[in-house]
Amino acid sequence: MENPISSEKLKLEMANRLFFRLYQCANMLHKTGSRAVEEEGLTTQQWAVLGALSRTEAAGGMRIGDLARYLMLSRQNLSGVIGRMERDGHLQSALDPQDRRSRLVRMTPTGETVWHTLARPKIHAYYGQVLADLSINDTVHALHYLLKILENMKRLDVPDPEDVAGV
Amino acid sequence: MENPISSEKLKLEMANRLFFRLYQCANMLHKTGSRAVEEEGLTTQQWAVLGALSRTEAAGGMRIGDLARYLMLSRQNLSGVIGRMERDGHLQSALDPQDRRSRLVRMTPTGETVWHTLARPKIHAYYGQVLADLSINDTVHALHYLLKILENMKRLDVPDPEDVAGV
DNA sequence: ATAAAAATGACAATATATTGCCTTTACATC
DNA sequence: GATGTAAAGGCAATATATTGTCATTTTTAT
Repeated sequence: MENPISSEKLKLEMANRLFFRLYQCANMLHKTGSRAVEEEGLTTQQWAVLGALSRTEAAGGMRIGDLARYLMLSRQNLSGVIGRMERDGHLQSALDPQDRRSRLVRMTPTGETVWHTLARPKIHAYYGQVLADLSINDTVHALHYLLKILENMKRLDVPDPEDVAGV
Repeated sequence: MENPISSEKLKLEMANRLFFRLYQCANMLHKTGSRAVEEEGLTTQQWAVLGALSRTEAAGGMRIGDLARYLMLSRQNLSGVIGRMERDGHLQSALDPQDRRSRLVRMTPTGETVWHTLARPKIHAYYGQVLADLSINDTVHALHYLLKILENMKRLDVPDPEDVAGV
């Protein structure tokens, strides 16, 4: 009874809508997220950096390359963001004694205060507003789909995993 | 039996994860999406513009402001993107005879060819790869959650809807 | 030991994104 | 018809983002 052709067309149509909404979501996340923490002089990206550095795993500081991999950004991009955050006094970096190529980036005491005291409460309020009509169950399901999409995109992103294998 | 405090903490933790993944998805969408159409000299943003202009509703061309609202971007940003696409011969714009403030943007014949013949097939292949392990049902559900999040963000974005009402 | 390879981050060029400010045009009201 | 408000879009400043290229340092292979 099923028509495989129209089923393919339906799948394409749904994919189109999904990516369009994901694209809009990306734009709105940056816009409204930055607005939520603009009084602290932060942006959505800087909030992501502070969130990463405030984890216990990052207690000793993080290298730019590791931070870039964690946030799924290029080193070059992150380098600029971190430079601005050092300029603003939120971050500091020191040479890694183990590896003189690397710089270990961490929050300054000022950065810690701004993050924990000022930014975090506003971010939690922002979460509440954006996820207002989503139950915990909804959130978990949405998270699940984003993770799947992310994994597939990450697979696409790999430049040449085992290219040398045959040579 | 339920502990409302830990339930709140759980909700916060899930919100944190969801927004982190959404942030990563935004980065990866721009990176892998642009890579999917780089041979055509396009980017994820330009693909979104061509997608919008190829709709039957946009047959007569679109104004920059309307296109910006549709894509949820600022006019100023879109103005730059459109300028580059005009430079590359994909778009052309003409003055709106009805309103001399406006410019009506539309695809050139070259742009139509690039879009329909070259870019679209690659985009469909990209959809297939990113949504490989998602059923149509999964896609519809994911779309549903993105729409809810998007609506709430849009509500936050409104600058001053009816501010003058009381004055 | 030494030479090739890989990792780390800097610099430059380009494409998105934002806000703020400005000119031109349209409309609404008196 | 004059005038004030609002809408359309350009220009500038700044913050993200990418790739490409480079020097330095580490690691790996010989």
